[in-house]
Amino acid sequence: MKTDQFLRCIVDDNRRKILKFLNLKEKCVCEIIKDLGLEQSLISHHLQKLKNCGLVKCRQDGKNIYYKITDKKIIETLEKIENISLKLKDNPEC
Amino acid sequence: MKTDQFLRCIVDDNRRKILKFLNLKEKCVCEIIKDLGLEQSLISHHLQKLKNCGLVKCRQDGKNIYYKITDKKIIETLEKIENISLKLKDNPEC
DNA sequence: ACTTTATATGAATGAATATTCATATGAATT
DNA sequence: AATTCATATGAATATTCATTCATATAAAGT
Repeated sequence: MKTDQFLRCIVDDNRRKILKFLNLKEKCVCEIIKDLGLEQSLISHHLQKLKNCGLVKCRQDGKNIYYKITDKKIIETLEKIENISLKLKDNPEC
Repeated sequence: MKTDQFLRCIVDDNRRKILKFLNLKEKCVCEIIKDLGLEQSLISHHLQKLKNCGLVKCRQDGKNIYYKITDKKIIETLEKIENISLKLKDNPEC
């Protein structure tokens, strides 16, 4: 269940980009929007999803809302996933 | 790209169950069907996807076809994902 | 109070994906 | 050679999910 939720969260490329951009430093939403170059509402939806799954947390400061990754192991896990992914080769025949 | 393909492959719960059942030992399709208790054609579709992504390979022996995980790091990665998933807690408020 | 800025929300649309169903293939058995 | 057993394939359907669009909220600045 939890695994399912986590994977569904990181399977999306834009959400992974957000996580990588955050990379342990907190960033406000407008910075994320600039970095990814995507529509505001799309970023917002993705942030809500990341938050609901517990991958990021946020903090308000005036008009701005700052997001941050909850656990650095999230980044480590993403890196592990990338490493192994690179080694796999498409396997056509039986 | 590769990461994307890998994640799309393991995001499916049934495919993860297959990988866990295989767990480094090769198994024939009928064993997998018995273990998961799902329709034959569904298992077959999932196996094709796992194969195309390079997560499993197969070998024919008479009528039977045996599937095997291509790299034990796949299992390790799944375990890492499960570990971190368990630690995350749903994060309701800002 | 009005406007602007930063962000969130919800409904509508569209694309990707899992599942089912019917059928095909091909090896082994009779 | 006909039947059975093990597996694959393709089309049809169903479901999940990302994206867009329009709108809401709420803080800050004028």
